[in-house]
Amino acid sequence: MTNTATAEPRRKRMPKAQRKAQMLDIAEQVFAERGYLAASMDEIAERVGVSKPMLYEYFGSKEGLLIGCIHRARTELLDRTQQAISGASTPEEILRLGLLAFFEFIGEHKQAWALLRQEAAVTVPSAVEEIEGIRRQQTDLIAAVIGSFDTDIDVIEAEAFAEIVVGSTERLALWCERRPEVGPALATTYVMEVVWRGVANRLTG
Amino acid sequence: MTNTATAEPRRKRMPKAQRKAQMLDIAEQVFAERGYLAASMDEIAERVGVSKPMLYEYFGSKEGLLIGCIHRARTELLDRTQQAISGASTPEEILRLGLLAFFEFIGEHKQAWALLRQEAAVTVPSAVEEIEGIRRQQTDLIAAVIGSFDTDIDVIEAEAFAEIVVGSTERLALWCERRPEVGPALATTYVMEVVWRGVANRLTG
DNA sequence: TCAGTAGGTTACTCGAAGTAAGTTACCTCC
DNA sequence: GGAGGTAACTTACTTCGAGTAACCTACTGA
Repeated sequence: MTNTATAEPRRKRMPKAQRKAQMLDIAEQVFAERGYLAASMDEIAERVGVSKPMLYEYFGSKEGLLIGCIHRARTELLDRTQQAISGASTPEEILRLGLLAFFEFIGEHKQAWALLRQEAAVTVPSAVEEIEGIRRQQTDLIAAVIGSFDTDIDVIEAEAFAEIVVGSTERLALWCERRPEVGPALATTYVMEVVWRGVANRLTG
Repeated sequence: MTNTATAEPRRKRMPKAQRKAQMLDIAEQVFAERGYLAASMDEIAERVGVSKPMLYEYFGSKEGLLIGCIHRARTELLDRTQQAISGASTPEEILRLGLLAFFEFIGEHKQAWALLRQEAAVTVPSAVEEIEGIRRQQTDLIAAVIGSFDTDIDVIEAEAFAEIVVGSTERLALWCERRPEVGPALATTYVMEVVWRGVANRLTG
């Protein structure tokens, strides 16, 4: 009954990188399920099939584990976005494709997204920095797009516009969760309709 | 040395309402200073000059105390906004005055704003509801404004626009903290320039 | 002046983050 | 094919803070 015959690896040893990735997967899941506060390191460890000190070995602290999750998501998002806009030619197209990539990304990573946007933001100071890093990625990109559209625009104003785009997008992404009928394409359209028209209007008018 | 002569009230008794308000003041401060997680009930109690069980007597839990803070800020913000827009006549004016009131409020209540915006996203589920309540106040108002502007617009689209306005505003408010030269008036202008133009354009064009 | 109660305290439990010190599977080089 | 080095892992704690039970005290009015 309790035999472990014929290779039934209840807890197998793993190389570092693989274990680390697995930990991030599980942690992302548990954080999203329970929220950062309610999630316990013991539960995460148990689900991974490993003891708690291993988590500390790899990530240093609960906070560190959270940062790890966020950082991975950030990297992936950036990759996706850059790939998405690589085929674009006009500023409008860059913005549209970037937005679409973003909405698609969060559609696939609902849990991670809820974590990033709702919970992590507050609970852990260093998580805020990491999240701000994500936004910085986006605002820099957008400010550059706006700048390339019309080099006469005030730097501060371009920054403000970029912030507006990012804020709109984030907020709309959250709203989309309650509105399943609004997919990435429609969400992109909404943002473009309001914001791009507004920006273009400002620049040319 | 250690005497308490001539009415030196190290810890005075207080009527409930006054004590409660004092607790909220201190809690708001400590939450803002340390963040929700790092803030301890013991510290809050000590700063109030009262023992921990009193906090639990009045607010039930740490979460309850946070909700109390958020709720108070929410009420105040709503009052301010409603008063501000009471003199407006056109939808555009309503939006502009509402935005201005918002930016002014958060300029004056940085701590409360940090609570709303940062701590609010805290893992605490009911805090999230409170915060969502605030946004709902705003989005409902804005959706109504947009609806009154042109009743032909799709309900979903009006909602999306409202989310965009709120998202832009929130994000820009955060950005303003790093840009002291951008005051409430200029921030309002930025949002109106981009968003209102975008919305109006969509409605009429 | 003393009973009733609003306002307050001491001293605990319990659960989860974080850690010190020891253990086992796996590889490698003879 | 077994010694031995080390990467991967565990057990068994400490510590700290949220939450609570049970008790105390200053003020009120009849």
